[in-house]
Amino acid sequence: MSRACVTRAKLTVLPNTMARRPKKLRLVTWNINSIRLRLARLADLAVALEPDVICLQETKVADEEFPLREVRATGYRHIAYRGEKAYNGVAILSKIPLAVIPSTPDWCGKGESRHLAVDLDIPGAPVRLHNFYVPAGGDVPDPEANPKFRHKLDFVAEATHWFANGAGSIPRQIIAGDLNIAPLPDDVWSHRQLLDVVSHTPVETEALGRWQATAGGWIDAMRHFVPPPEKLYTWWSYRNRDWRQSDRGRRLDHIWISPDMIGTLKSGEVLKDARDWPLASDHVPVCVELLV
DNA sequence: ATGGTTGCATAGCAA
Repeated sequence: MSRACVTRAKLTVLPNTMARRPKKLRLVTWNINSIRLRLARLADLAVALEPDVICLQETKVADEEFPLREVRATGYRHIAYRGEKAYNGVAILSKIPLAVIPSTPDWCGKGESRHLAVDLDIPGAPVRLHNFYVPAGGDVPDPEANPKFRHKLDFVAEATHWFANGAGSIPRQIIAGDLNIAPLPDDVWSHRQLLDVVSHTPVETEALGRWQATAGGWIDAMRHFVPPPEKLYTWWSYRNRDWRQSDRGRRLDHIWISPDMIGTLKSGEVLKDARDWPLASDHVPVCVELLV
């Protein structure tokens, strides 16, 4: 009887008074550019970085065709995906149990698969993870002449309003994905030459800055570890004979954490070597480790 | 200025 009482007392007191040992969360975002074509590269990524959670963009597969069995075989039991035939598509692969957030916006009313949000089941309190694939925006940086650029600006503006008006008030959140904007001068191989190139125009970088300023100011996790003026890229075009020699890269893929998580940042890495993998994606994985 | 490469609706798009 007395023993049971002691046990009960411990159980009620422990969570409130003693520090919980933080859980390691190694998170990767990667534009895989067709998950079915690159299933073997996904296995390479699992071995190279041993992520706990992987956010994928451009899976390019309808949900009925999603290679669930093959992805499970890479070691990820908890899988959420939202796709469409041939274009777009996002997925979250996790070793940590997750719950999909069912009611996310239909961005720009287009019914596209560009956002997936989940709550990761972390002891203490959940971590809400958003996986985004922002529209690339086409070639002409003029919203009047190019509807794809208009769509990109509208998408970023909608996301800004969503996080500014409620969604940003939730604690312990992460935004990861291919945001298709290189915000800083040192996020591109030539700031001057890319000022009128879609992905680095002032209208885009300023819009991204307004998004990043929501929720009290999202922290750019990779730039926490690799601050400017060091160059940092996550994408190199296929249209170069030798991507490493020309090195005309851009940092399009990002991991942001809500400001309450600043103390969780442990390390960050861009897996540049993945650009040399056989049948490589034009994007490489970005990895951040947090202690949550 | 143009073209360069890749993936999928395998034919033009989108990136």
